[in-house]
Amino acid sequence: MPKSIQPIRSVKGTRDLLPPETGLWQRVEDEARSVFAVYNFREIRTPVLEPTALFARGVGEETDIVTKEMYTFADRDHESLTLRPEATAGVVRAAIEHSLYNLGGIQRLFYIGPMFRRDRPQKGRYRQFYQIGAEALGSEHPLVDVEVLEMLTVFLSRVGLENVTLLLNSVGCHLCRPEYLRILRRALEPIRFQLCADCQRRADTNPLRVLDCKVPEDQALIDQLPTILEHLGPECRQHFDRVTAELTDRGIPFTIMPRLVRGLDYYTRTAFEMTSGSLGAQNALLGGGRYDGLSETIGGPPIPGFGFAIGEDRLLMAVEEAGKLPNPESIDVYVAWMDDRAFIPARDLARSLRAGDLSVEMNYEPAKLKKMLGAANRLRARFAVIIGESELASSNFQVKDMSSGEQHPVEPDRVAAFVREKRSSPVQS
RNA sequence: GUGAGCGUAGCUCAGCUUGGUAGAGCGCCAGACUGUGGAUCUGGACGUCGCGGGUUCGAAUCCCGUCGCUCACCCCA
Repeated sequence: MPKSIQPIRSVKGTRDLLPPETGLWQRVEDEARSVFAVYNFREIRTPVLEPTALFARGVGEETDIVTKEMYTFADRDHESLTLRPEATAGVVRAAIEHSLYNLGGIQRLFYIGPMFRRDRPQKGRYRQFYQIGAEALGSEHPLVDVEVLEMLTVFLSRVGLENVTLLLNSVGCHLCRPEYLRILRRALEPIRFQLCADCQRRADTNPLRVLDCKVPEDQALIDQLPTILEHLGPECRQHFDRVTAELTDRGIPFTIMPRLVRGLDYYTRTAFEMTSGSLGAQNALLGGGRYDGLSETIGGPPIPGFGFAIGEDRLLMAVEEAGKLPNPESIDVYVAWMDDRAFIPARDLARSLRAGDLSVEMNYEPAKLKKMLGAANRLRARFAVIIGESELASSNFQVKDMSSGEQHPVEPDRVAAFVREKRSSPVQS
């Protein structure tokens, strides 16, 4: 390779996911699909590219996501387009566009895919990152919230994560939140200059975020501030109480965090987050909540909704650390043939094993048995089929179990059945 | 957008303070073992020391610049 040309590299904040890691990603996604299916969530695939206005209006003009993190550009016809920074707005847009609200009942949708935000990359944060999310549209019933939270806990335990904390809050609705914001602003006025520089700024720009401050010196003062939970309207209060009561009944542990706020404007009532250690500073594994007014803000009819997004990149970090989910990187059979006369029987065997849904690799050139068994070992093949002179003479291939070392002569037509039978019996590793 | 740390073999890293022939472990290839892998031993391949400039007889090492990566702030998944 000529050194004078510098190799092209992946864009900052994006990365290649390679095997064997992709095997683990597939396992996690398979679990998500199977758990979501049981709760009758079906897949939706929306475009990565959306009109910029969708996010400006849906997510909120003043949010950090919209003001400084979006990949926005003018299309050739000058229409402003944006790479989606999150998927909920797009899902709701699609629900409106296809009149899903006319189908009746609750529309339960899930998605898996890449999102884009132009942050400075760091641990657990990338400019192209992946989210697994779900949205339940068409009901404001608190049991919807609980059912989705239950589904999340089932999913997380399926991928081997046990110690995840559910942090819960209610952020009120369009009726009670403005009133609370006035109260909060009034409470901040006398103490703001005793707070950290960031909080002084937040007091103006986004007072709710002051509640989220992590500076130790500020905590005592912040603890004195009124919480939104104390100022919920009667309907929001009732909704929240039903959610917490039902979670308790179902044995789903949670911690009420009166100071938990979300960064997207569309959230109403239930807001939640699940955090996990081992993720560094970005410890939010997933987040979500209710967004009963979102549809209207993007021009649709009232469609109440509840949903979440899991940071798949972060989820995988946690799953790898927990080490409970086996990574399935292995093949069933390595076909090892030794001289040219063995090639055709070997090739035919590989074809028929593959037709029978077994994963097979073979050598393309005659090679020493030792070398091929070494290859089989490296590929973590469960069996090696040896085809050499004596096997051709006896019309029986040697099938070697790579974990035990045992070896049996097997007729060519019976190899698949032999492998399948021994594979399904419990193996010691 | 701000700050700090780090760029040496495919991977993990030592060497840099005090300038003098580029190293280790793992992995890879081959052999010991001509049809039996994982262990052991022996040998081998692989580097413009991120890039550019400066100082110097001489730079991986010192200086300047630049690019990249990482972590943190901010924000969020």
